[in-house]
Amino acid sequence: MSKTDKKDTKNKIMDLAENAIIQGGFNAFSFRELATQIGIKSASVHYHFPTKGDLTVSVLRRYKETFENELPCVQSSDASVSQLLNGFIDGFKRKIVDNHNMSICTMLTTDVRQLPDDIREELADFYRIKLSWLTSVFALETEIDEKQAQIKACQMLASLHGASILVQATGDVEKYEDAVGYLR
Amino acid sequence: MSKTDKKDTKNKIMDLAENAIIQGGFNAFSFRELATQIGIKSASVHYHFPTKGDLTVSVLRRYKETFENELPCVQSSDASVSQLLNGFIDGFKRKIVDNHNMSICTMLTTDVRQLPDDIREELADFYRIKLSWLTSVFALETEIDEKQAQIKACQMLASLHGASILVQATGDVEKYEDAVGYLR
DNA sequence: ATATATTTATCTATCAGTAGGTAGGTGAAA
DNA sequence: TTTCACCTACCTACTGATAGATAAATATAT
Repeated sequence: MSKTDKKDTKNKIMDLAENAIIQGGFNAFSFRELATQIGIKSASVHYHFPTKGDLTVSVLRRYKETFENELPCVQSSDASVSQLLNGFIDGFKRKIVDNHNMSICTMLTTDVRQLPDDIREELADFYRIKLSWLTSVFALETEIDEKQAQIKACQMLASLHGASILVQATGDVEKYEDAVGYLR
Repeated sequence: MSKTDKKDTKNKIMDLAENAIIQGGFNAFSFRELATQIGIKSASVHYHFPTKGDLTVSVLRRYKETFENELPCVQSSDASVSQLLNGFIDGFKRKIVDNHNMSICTMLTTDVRQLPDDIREELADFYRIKLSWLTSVFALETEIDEKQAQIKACQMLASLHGASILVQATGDVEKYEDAVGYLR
């Protein structure tokens, strides 16, 4: 098989794993399941990703990179603060409401106690990235100091994650806007 | 064995299951584990709770009842709105920050796709209870209409759940107050 | 250009461990 | 004598992981 095939299989595995994590967390997929869905054997999945932890770390890293790349640069962007924030809120909404899914971060966070250390670090780092981006956006407002910007970032990120839980638990998608509307 | 023993065992099983759910969700405990911790065999756990779903429903129901009983009655209470709300925020904080745990609701919500229907209903009902209590508290404020009270309830419940996720993922307990402080 | 060596991506087969669940038995208490 | 609370013993299904074989692709040496 050629190198492109390898990349295909590897990415397919990661795609399926990511989807499974989003739907049920770390325990929601097995190497056998992923293998069957692709049409290979579970041992071949282990060839690409030695352990389940390795696979999850790769998925998380890939997701994080895509996420970071899609995030507008606060300094160079000419968008207003409210445009930047609304973009963030809408991006989250797409996953939760439109795709009826949860954030990969939320899902892994509730599994955090059973996760290998490297996943935990990767996860904590992801939250750091989100918080620092939001903080830098809030800091654009002239009358706000650094600490206040940090607090607003925490507040907003919590509201978004909490809103997704409300939607998922009640099945009522309108609760998303009810919960986060005040931020707009 | 006497009837009190039965109740003891049954409650012990539920205590352990509840604790396990809080720490890792529906997949974080097994009948074998619970049995070993108590000092009986897994088959005996099945005697008290035929299936894992039954056990989880019982745990959730018991928790919900305790929760409801501890919740001050909005009509008969002479506490102010802010006292009632701060009590709610502090109750949540005790679990998240002091006990370093997650809410049983948050944990089961991320497992919602793999849960039997009866647990899902029980869970949705729990959120309904919380939201309607919060709504009735916000409704005490004279200048607020019903719909606005509902929205504020959603907003607050989301903030609390989201704050717990932030704390759990980053390990930084200060993020709790950062995220929910604005509600006080 | 041919022969040889190595790497890649997969396979089969298997492991030890754990899961939820069940059938049927036992001793003690009501 | 029936009910209760437990037991032993087992089942089927699945988990993550490993060992070793294999065919094809690729790289290297002659």
